[in-house]
Amino acid sequence: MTSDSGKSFALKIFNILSKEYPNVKPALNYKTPFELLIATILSAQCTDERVNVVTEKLFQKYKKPKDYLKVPNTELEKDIFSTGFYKQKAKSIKSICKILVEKYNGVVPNDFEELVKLPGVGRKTASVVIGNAFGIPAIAVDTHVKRLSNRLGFINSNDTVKIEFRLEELLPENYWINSSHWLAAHGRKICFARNPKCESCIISKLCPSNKLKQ
DNA sequence: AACTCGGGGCA
DNA sequence: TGCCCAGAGTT
Repeated sequence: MTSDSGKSFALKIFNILSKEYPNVKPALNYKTPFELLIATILSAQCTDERVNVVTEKLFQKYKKPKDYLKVPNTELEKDIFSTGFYKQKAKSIKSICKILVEKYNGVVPNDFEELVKLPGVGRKTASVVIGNAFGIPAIAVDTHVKRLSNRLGFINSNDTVKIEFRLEELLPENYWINSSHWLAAHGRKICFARNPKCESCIISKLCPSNKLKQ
């Protein structure tokens, strides 16, 4: 496949998905970059719905980074308990808030390289914050994006950075963060890891991995 | 590359 | 009661 045909194929796919999933707002509720950072950390291995239940109270109690530093870890662990992995997440959040206060004047930096340096913040979380809270083009690679990128033939690799680069190569910048939303939304609804619903899939005719063709 | 950390949802 | 979900850090 030439580079150009790869790009037109990708555009075709994402234009269809954009109509299927027109709401590209993150399913996480947040009002500030800081809230999105916390919510995204909590969303790891947890549903967005559950995170929203937890953050509704959490964000009333903790407004700024320094507020998280006022309570013992056990209290924060209790406040985020049902998001799973709560001990590590609480530890990460406390460490992050300390760094934000001491190094960044209490403000979340609008820079990918600075964000990924924070403890508990990987490339996916950093990209979500950069892309959604700051409007800077970024590809957020989660397991849905990995799986669908491979099934759709964009790449044959599970390496996060390679997938980021490939999608950046295939798509214009204004598609970047939304493409992550669309793939993740489609992955959750239709293109399951096991037993994907190809019979209900709006892009099955274009998909090289369509099980109905095989 | 494999392992660990943990809940909730669902049949 | 057991399977499924799916990010970051460590070794």
